Amino acid sequence: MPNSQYRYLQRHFSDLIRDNKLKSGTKLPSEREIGEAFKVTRVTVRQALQNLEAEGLIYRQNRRGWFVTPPAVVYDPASHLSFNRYVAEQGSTPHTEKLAQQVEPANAKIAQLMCITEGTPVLFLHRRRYINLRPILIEKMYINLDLLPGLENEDLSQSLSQLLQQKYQREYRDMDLSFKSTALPSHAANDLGISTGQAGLQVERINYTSDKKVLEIDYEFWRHDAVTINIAIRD
Amino acid sequence: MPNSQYRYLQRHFSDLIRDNKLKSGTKLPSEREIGEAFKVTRVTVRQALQNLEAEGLIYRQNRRGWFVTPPAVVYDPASHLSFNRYVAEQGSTPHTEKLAQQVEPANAKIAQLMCITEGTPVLFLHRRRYINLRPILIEKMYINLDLLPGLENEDLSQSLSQLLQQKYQREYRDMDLSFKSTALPSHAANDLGISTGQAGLQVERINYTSDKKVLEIDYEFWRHDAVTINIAIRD
DNA sequence: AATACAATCTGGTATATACCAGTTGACAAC
DNA sequence: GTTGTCAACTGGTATATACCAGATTGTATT
Repeated sequence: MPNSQYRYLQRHFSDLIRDNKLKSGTKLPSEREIGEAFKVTRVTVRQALQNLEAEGLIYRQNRRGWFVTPPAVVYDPASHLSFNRYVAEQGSTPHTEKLAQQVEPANAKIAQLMCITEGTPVLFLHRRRYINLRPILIEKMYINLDLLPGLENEDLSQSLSQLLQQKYQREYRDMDLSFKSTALPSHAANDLGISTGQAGLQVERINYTSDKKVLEIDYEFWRHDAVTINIAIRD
Repeated sequence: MPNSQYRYLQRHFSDLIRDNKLKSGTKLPSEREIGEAFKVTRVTVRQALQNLEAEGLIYRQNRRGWFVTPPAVVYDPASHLSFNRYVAEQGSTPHTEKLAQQVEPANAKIAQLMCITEGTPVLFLHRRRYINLRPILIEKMYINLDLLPGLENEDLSQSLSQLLQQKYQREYRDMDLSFKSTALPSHAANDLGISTGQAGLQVERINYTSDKKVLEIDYEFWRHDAVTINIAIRD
């Protein structure tokens, strides 16, 4: 039933990519060139490309072009491995960039979740994480300084889990996770260099210590095409 | 920085919906009417509507119009509650429709996962699930008949978990979960009555019995705007 | 060799228009 | 009343065109 020119184009590139004739990271021809080659207008080309983007096969860089998406990383929040570790184990190169850091009074929501009084200083940390130089994840974290005094003076572009283990003898254990597949909010889209309205995966995570205190609250914004989440539930 | 007519439109409807001036389920004016009212072309209107769709605020029904999205259901795969139970507990009405059912020989992949020999009969079950009469989830399940003999003769549009418990004294316990945020494959999009290329959430689930045998393998395809997933990880 | 700048290439946004294909509702025929 | 038909309306697909703004590149200048 669904026969149209943009679907033909979509199928064409989809096949090329799946057969590995267009390799990971390759730049596609420009929208105008594709249109000329297939004798369709740019509007039609863009519809095909946007669908391929939704499928996660290609992605765009603003006014630079369209590129073939590299394989997604598999992320197991329960594995207690750091981002750096699991990315490296899958044969890619992780990189973390600190965008902002600030000790600030806890707002009502954070205070309630952390069971502390509103206004208590917490550490806000804003980071961008890369795989093979491609930005794929924005983190905004609120960290309980009562449990981790002096953390604000450490190098916070390093692995946090490693830092917690070595300096504080703390580790991530229990956590509450929430996932939502939706367009990224504009602040996250901007930080990732993608246009507002693009699909993404939002994760909220509350990390607990072994004695059930809230260590940290994370808001994560992932490119939808960059991650698959695996979790084992064991009673 | 991002100032354009379609963003203005997007913001306009986004505000109306968030302020509850356009209520859940309401039909928007037609694309042509919106275009006339705001003095923009239909192409621009559609760009705004498509972004609102990506944000999960509105959804479309083919050639019927655009509607305001109802609230998402919260799904906790580890809660051991059935779909019917958790939907009902959140004040909505669940409904299940069996689309297909068939005893078939296990293919290589299913056989390997179930630790059975290829060709052993398994029960394939294909269902569509609704919330308040809106189709939001397609399930394709492969069920281990060695562990559940005769299941194919039961009414399979009912709650499976209830059936397993009552007739077989079995229940869902351990499971492996995999989530991926991506455009739904065309078969799932068709079953949900949405156009190919729309965003969705794909879930793969392997259910184990208490003695570590594979009871069932599920492939779930959710509307992205219909669900939020919550999981508690406890060591 | 390093720098500055302009031409060119890219995707981003927008107009105007046309025809197609399901859905709906009104009305006529039974 | 029920059924059938048809016109009007909806979103779906597509053409042709235009201009904007950021990114890239080649060239002239220093």
